[in-house]
Amino acid sequence: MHGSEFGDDQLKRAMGERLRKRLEQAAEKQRPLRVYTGYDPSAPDLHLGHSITLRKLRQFQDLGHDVTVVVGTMTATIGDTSDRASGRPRKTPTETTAAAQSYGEQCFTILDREKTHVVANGDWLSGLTLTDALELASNFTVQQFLARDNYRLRIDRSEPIGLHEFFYALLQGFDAVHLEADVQLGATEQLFNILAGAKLQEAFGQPPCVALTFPILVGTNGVERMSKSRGNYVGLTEAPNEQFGKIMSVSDETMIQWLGLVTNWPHDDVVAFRYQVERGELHPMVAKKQLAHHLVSLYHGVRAADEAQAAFENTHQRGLVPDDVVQTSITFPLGLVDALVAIGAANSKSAARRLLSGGAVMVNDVKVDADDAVINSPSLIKVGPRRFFRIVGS
RNA sequence: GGGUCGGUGCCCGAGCGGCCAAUGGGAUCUGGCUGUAAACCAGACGGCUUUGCCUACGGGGGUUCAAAUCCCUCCCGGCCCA
Repeated sequence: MHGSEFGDDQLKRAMGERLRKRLEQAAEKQRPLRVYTGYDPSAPDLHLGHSITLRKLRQFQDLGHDVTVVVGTMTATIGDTSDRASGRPRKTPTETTAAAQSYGEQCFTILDREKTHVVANGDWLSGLTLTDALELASNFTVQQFLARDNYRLRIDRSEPIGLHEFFYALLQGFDAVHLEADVQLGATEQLFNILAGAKLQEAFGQPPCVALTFPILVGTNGVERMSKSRGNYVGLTEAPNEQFGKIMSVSDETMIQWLGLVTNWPHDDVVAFRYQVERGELHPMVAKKQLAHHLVSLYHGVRAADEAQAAFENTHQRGLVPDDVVQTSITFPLGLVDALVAIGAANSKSAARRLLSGGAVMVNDVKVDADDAVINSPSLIKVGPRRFFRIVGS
């Protein structure tokens, strides 16, 4: 199990041991392990961060185990605060059901559609009674919750902690009970929630699940964790060119971090790859292209990856115009400022003027910075380093 | 319920009668440098019919020549105590 990590070695050993036993039992009884992970539908897209656990699920799947993806339609209405030192906006049931559907679909970029159960935890959690909830809650102490770093921090800062937040771990924990899970995967900060599940399972007379946690993926800016709301993500279903471009814009250091987490490369290959880059035997840019190509081919196939790479090299390295330039019809003559708004290059005329004065606009390969310029004929407009627009008469 | 602090631009936050479309940081955009990197440097960052005007500092009302800043009121929230 390369890539899994825990807060302390003791726990890691215990979990390793537990997993080994489970696998042995499973082999004896010829019963596949029930393995699951959950994602709250807090944003419409799954991204490379999710791919870490998804790929691990896929491995289990390929070994014949029973894989379930839980979409946290109910848990999202609480909002998990495990990864942050503040509250989180709660989702309404309407928002979550919409996202739930697309999550299921996006999972299949990695998982085998035929063999995967995609379920929504609202289906069973919403049926719990208050009596049930009290029963669940009685398995934990307030101190156990307050001992968590992020709660502690908030108390020290006199920042609010919602009472409902405590239910998050309970509900996620009950998912494990409901599924009778053998193994639960998650990012490192999920350890508390996963162990809460294991504890509840024991309370319900089930063997506690094995927790497997994985490092958090930093986003494209290389600092904060990848997330949709921070806008630093690479979506699993994004267009090949977008994926390729975003991966190439990542810093060398971030690329190195990503290698072991998001690729399908064997561990030894990753080590070797890193070593080559560090020794200067492999140029970081070439390395990054290989990474980008690999990832795009995972989600869109090799051919799309080839095309994305070619498109990238053409537009960014050779300065050529891409094939898929957006074309807009206008009526000539039209002031350049208005034209920039019409083609969507700027949100307002003021913004368009700013782009012009900043020297960002090229019309037919000529830089134009006068805001009284006028477009009289079909033109190719380049805005900034990578946005192209074609204007034709209507 | 009592006390107390607060609600400012995408986010965080400073301002506490005029010099405020509002300091600073983050995010974002643009330019420079580069390997389309990152880091770094520079600029921009409400809108418009752009030497000016309009809209904005929780909502409404008021004082004033002038209010994000003072007063009244309403709404919303934090913390502490009960």
